[in-house]
Amino acid sequence: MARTTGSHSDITGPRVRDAALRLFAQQGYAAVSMRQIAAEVGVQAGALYNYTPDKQSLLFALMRDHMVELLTVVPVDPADPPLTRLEAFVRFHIGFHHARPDAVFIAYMELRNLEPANFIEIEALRGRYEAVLEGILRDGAATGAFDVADAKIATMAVIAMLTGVTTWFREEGRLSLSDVQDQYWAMVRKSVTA
Amino acid sequence: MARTTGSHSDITGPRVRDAALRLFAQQGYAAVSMRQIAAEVGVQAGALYNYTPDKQSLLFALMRDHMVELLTVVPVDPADPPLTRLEAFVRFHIGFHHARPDAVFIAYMELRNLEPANFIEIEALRGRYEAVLEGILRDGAATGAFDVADAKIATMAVIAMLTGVTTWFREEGRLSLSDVQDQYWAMVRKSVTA
DNA sequence: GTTGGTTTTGAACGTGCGTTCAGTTAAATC
DNA sequence: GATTTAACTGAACGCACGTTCAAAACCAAC
Repeated sequence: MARTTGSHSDITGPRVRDAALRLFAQQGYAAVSMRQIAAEVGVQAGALYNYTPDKQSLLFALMRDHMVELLTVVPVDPADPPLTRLEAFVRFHIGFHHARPDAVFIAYMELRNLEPANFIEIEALRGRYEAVLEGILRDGAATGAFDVADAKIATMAVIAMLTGVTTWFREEGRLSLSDVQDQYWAMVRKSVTA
Repeated sequence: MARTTGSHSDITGPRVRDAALRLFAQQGYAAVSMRQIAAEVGVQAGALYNYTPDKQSLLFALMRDHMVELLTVVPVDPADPPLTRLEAFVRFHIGFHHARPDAVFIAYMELRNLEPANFIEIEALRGRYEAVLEGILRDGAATGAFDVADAKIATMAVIAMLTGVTTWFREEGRLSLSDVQDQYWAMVRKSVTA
């Protein structure tokens, strides 16, 4: 027998996804052609179809994998007090998103390029992530640790604030990532306490 | 003599811009064709070129006009105390952006589709807007009204937080716009004071 | 070195793109 | 009603798109 039936190159596959991730983030899904992705990988456009059924599936897989990983590694420890959990969440969110700027960009910017069924699935994953923060805020409001008039609004406000870091933070800049984490944590903490 | 030389229809022109604004916001610049815009207006694609030299200029004009209007109407009253100015800024930002969801969406999402020279111009306008908030925060930090470790970071954090409202707020929802303004103002105020 | 399946090429398919422009229509002036 | 010119049509230009597929190249096992 030759190579295992159904197996594909374990080299080209990841390279296709990496190239697509980078190009989609830089230029946007609609502006990137399959031929561009192929050129980046060093193959002809036709070869890409060994690794994805079509362009849309490539985008969807990138977004889904990102969201699933996010949900897998987000710190959730119901035993800790709300303030501790909130600090962990804030530092985690900034750190995780900073390490994956392209995936973050795509996950927030390319939602409108998803076909309806795919959009629903990604939105559900996003909802689960937001629910983690909302749960922390609700628990803290219940115990009196936090002073939030509306947990849903506070959730959206905090996530937007934290995610914004990826749009301006640069490693070479004036501040280290942990400086930024410290200052965002200080702001978030004050904004949700009395 | 017939109609004034150089004049174009004052009806079709705005309709072209309105259609482009809506379509670019919904589907993204790269995904929208000139023929789609023309169909929305009710003309043939060729007619659009009476109103824009090309597709890129259409995008750029929309973004520039939005940013210029933003800068024109943002409340700036150096005589007021920083806390008053900050509250005015927060309420203004939420209200202004809520009234123009499509323009906001484009101004934040289509930057990468601008040609370099156009990008630089839009970024400069955005920088001027951010400088308004940064000035308020610096003044407040100087007088002791605020407690911000880094005015630049606080600026980015607050703007990201406020702009995020457009991604989830719906008129028909549970909360009125002024409820949202109140709660965001409460959070911002706490986050920048001691 | 032959075999057999995996992977890639390279050309082709139909379609739609941004843009141009000669020609037509329509409205304001006289 | 004739004239003038703005506004628009409709067809065309060359090009790039996503996707398909027969043929070729490649590689591990025998």
